Amino acid sequence: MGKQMTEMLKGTLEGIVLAILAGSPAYGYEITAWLRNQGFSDIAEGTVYALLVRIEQRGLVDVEKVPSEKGPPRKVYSLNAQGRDYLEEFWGTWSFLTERLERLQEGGS
Amino acid sequence: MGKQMTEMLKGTLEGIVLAILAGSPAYGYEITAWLRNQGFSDIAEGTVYALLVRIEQRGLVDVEKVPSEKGPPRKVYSLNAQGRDYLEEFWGTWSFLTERLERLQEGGS
DNA sequence: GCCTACTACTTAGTGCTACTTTGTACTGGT
DNA sequence: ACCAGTACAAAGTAGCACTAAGTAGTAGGC
Repeated sequence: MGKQMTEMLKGTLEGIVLAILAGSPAYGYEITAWLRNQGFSDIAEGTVYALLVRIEQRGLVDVEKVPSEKGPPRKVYSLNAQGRDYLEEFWGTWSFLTERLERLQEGGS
Repeated sequence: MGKQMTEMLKGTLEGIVLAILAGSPAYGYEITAWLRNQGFSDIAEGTVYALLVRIEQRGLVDVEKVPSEKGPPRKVYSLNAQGRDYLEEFWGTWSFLTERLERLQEGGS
């Protein structure tokens, strides 16, 4: 992964994962696979798991342990009310940033 | 400034500053004022100066000392060829991110 | 029975970046 | 003399993605 992408993901990866969970509950391995499938080619597994621990500790998600047919039990995360609020705030911050950057990209003054 | 914004600026602020310099040369104090004017309300002065030092050391900008009528001499930064290449790469990375996030925002699975 | 591969999660340590705080220095107004 | 505004610098902090290594469980090949 490029260094630019690594730095740009700081702050946004969290929003991306929350947005995924807003769609439907998911577990770490699944999220990692989804991200890689979407072109975040070399996203580190450890990164996703650490992020999930963080948002759990902040109370943005609910967790449920579900046995798996293959391998250890899965930790399935789902967005709760607080998480949805936080996600909305994220979209607000993101919109703010994209607006400024779009202006700059159009050879803005 | 919100914590979300702080984290999101990591990686993007550099691109923002380079984009500003692509428009026309500028010095630190000027850039800080411009950013605050654009709504990046509480951006720390130290942050901008540190960033400028970084991109100078990476050879993305040329520097010229220009005397000021008020206060110490200004360090005027201008984007050089390498900086322009780097900025283009930044826009590529940025586009990639915005595409994925737009899809996620439209409740996409 | 052993080895590999895949699934699934955990953890210790590193590097980079924005922020905080403090300091330096020059000019102009009162 | 003092203060506000201009302009830059530097040391220390916090947070996040990455690296690397490890732990566990299941299934298939030999």
